Amino acid sequence: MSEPAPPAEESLPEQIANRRAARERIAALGVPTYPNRWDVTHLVSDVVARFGPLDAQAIEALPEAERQVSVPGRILAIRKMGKAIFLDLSDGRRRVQAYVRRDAVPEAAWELVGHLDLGDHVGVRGAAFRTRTGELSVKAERIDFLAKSLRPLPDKWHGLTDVERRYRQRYVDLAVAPETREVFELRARLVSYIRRFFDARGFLEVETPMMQVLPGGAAARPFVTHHNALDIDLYLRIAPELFLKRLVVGGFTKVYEINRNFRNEGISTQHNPEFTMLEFYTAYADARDQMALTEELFSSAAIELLGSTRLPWGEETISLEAPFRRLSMRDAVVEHGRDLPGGPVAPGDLEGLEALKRTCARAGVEGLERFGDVPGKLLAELFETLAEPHLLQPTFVVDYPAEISPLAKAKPEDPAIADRFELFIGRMEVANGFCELNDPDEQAEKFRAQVAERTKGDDEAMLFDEDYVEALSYGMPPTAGEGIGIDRLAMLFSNSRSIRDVILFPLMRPRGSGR
RNA sequence: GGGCCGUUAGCUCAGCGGUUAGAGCAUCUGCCUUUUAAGCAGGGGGUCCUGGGUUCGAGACCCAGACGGCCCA
Repeated sequence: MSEPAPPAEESLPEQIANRRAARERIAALGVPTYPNRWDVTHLVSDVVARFGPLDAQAIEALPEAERQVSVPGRILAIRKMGKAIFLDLSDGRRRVQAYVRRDAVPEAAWELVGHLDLGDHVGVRGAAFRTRTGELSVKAERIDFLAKSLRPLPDKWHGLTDVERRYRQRYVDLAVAPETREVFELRARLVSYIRRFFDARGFLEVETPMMQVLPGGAAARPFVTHHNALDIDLYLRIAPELFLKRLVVGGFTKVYEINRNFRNEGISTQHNPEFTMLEFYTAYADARDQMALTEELFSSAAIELLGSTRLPWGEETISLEAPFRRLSMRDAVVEHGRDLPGGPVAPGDLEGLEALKRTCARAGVEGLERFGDVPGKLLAELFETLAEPHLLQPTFVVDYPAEISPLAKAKPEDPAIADRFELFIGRMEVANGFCELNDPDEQAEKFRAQVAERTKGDDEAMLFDEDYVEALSYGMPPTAGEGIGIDRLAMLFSNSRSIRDVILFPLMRPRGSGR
């Protein structure tokens, strides 16, 4: 354990001491410094929405009662003009100005205003009007103190540019940066839309275990925890897949779950150890049906949330207009393997173990031994190296090797090819879906092959889940399933280049000592 | 795990081996009744990320470490 952090306030005694003293002076006025409640008629955004469209005369023409507002907010700017003070109030989205005249408020309120600091919460009661410069304002008749900020906020002009602090102290970021709030409001609307989309199509939202005795449903390392009463280790789930399919066995023919997955792996601009996954399962459907549903979901969500299927993505634009391109994994490698040393990749260069190894070497793939002479893994690696970095526009990559798809059913015409796809947008993997393997004997065989891979050193290979095979043995109808990474989808919709910009509190290494 | 970059006042940032480390905002004092990055005058505020080293002298150079960012694995 690290040493307990010293009181961080020692590092900024002057500003904190000033603010504590100001709080004492406010208390001396006889007003509560942390009142329990305050009667709100309008938030700042409401004031802006109500009066923003009106010019000065239009506002003044309103009956007095309609101009009256009781609006709370955090003070983000103070301009003292002698016997008048302007306060910028923020609700995190918008700002409105309060105009406090010495001769228009009670004596105690005027004294209070003199003791306010940037970051304090106050409530202002008064009439909306426009100043002679046209600024929408509230002419204070009363002003109530709601809470003190004992620490200074970031620079009022530059805001919080230190990305580390933005992630570690998201509340500070949110307090001063409306554009940060907008990202998370957009994310919330996206998730809400997804629920409406699936609910409207007869899907049932369910919740399956986050703590699992056997982590399954994906190729990833799990987090381990321990249940004391049962004295067993449990794993935070890496995917809900195997439980959702048990529900399909039970007769829920359309189910979905939106919840957290946990993978004990690296952190990057596209990876957070806990991330949010949508998984949905449709009985009687195959991969083609899921792809069509996905196109409909993405393009309708874009229209609903952004008003367009065209998404700005840095300097580029992504079109979510359906249909999305379909491209086989092999064709993707050929298409994007034209400039390899030794000439472009030919289809024959992807046939057979030795040819694949030679092609990998030409593509600069190192450490071939980690693929354990599995041709499908080599092909997938070539795809990731050569093709994935180019898949800006939505592309369903299809025809995955069956041997790297142990939970998927093969295509009827080719047992070596899984009826599976992954969707790439913005050079990121956004979705992974397939027709679910529902033959319990074949599933058992695939699990055995996975266990063999694991003993050969692949610690991401799956474990044998006997209970799941037993569930399948009761009979699962033909079913297609899919997982969609909500965080990455939120990145696309908000034009965010880092997953940490769409996760409120991304995982950070703990600070060694007090800041 | 590797490479590159960053860490200086509360915030945003300057700082070329050489006085007592600076600016803007914030803060404090004073003035100012429609201002708005308000303005004017004056003041205070520093573990230059940490620990070693080189040097007469280190915020700067060297080594190690911490934390973060980007890229790669």
